[in-house]
Amino acid sequence: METKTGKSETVSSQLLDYIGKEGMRPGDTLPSEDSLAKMFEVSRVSIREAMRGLKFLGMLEARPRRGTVIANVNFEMLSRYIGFQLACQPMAPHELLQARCAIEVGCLATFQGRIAEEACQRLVATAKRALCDSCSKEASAQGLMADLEFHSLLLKEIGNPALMAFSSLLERFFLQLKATRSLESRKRAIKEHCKIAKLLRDGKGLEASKIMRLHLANHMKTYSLKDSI
Amino acid sequence: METKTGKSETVSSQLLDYIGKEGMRPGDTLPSEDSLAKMFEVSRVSIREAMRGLKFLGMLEARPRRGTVIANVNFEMLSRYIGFQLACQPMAPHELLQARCAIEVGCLATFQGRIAEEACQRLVATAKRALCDSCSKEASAQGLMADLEFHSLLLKEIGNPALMAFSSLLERFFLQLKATRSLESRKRAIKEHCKIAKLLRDGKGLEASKIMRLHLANHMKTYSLKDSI
DNA sequence: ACAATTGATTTGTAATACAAATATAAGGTC
DNA sequence: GACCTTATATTTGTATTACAAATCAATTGT
Repeated sequence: METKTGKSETVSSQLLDYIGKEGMRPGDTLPSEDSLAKMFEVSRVSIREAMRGLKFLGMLEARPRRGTVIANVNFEMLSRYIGFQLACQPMAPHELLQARCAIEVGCLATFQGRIAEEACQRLVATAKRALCDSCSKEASAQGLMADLEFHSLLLKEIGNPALMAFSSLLERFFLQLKATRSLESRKRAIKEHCKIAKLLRDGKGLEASKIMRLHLANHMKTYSLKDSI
Repeated sequence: METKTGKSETVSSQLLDYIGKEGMRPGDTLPSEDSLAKMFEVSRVSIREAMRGLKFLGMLEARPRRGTVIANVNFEMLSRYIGFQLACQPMAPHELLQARCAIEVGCLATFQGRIAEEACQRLVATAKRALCDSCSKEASAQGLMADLEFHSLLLKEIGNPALMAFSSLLERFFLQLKATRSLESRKRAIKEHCKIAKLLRDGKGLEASKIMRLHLANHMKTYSLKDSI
């Protein structure tokens, strides 16, 4: 059972066991690679291979002479690679949209508090910038970027790190969709964005979620049209 | 800019670029490590170090003589390690709950279709099994498992892979919270679960989302109580 | 007393060798 | 001739060694 998993896996587990047993926490530094190699009775290469995976997730951070310290999982890093992999797998655009829609609608619907006046103004400014951009040359590309930025900022203001991570992961895909929308549709979207921002400022998350739901449902039609053709 | 990131990072990126440029998809096999080493003009060790991170995420799967093939991200593996890290540094439970709540409420609210009668029955059965289990000895543990299973199954029936992935990732975290709930609270939860299943069968996703929102809001109170003490 | 330099320690990269696994091909047996 | 066994070659896995790069610590010179 333990030989089948491969040595790197085994060593990784040993490493995690060691960390757990010693009660090490983020910020603490591990013993040197040589020490660990002796301790586990494997070569330094194996230790490094085992560590590399954890470093990749951001769990470990190594710097010469300073040793290897325990850190936090880097969601940014993580989503970058997961995002890439998902990008390889052709995922249906409407599934992505539904996922994004679900996250944002749910986020608004369950948001109990209210955002600050400044936050609201930032959101409105971003929304309107989308309009401004959309009048310029590279209309669709710029407009899409600003649109994404609004949604990203929205989650940021509401402030749930996990949801933000998921959302930023989804964004990767939308950048590949490059849908084109009519100017009219875009204007309406901006108006809705502003409305959502103001509702959040007034602590009316539930109402905001309704608008968002319709807003994204419209959006969804656009994609599904383009997609089904 | 590129030298600062370290060679493994650079090579990882090169590798992903290569995969993307060649249009490789899951199931395809990469060139041998030696070939890649020559191609990128680095040693095989560096190639391996770069690959190890991706293997760790499950993106790559290597077997002697068969080469290294592109696979799908293994969320199980992933969440195992993320879960471990969480054990070191507990994330705020209410943030996790809000994330989960948002995903599920949003998912229900934006779900246009309806689930099959069988699916509904499966959900109800799972929900009721939670009650059955909760009467046994290891009440809270088993009950929690069944509860999670219901939510997991729910997303599966609605059938958005992205949301399922997120949810399964979040589940890992919940398994570590081990909250205890009163029998009464649990009974009510089960009733609500059944109701949600039936509403989905009848194509009333929006109403289901309302119940889910209240359902999880209750849940949230339990946690925040335990947490703030 | 302070600054620069040197030295030592630790991670990062490379080169090499061999072990383990397995697909392909060759050969032998029925 | 068909099928099974064996040999071989290729590819990943692990170990050893060596050196480079970075940086902390102490030593030394001014």
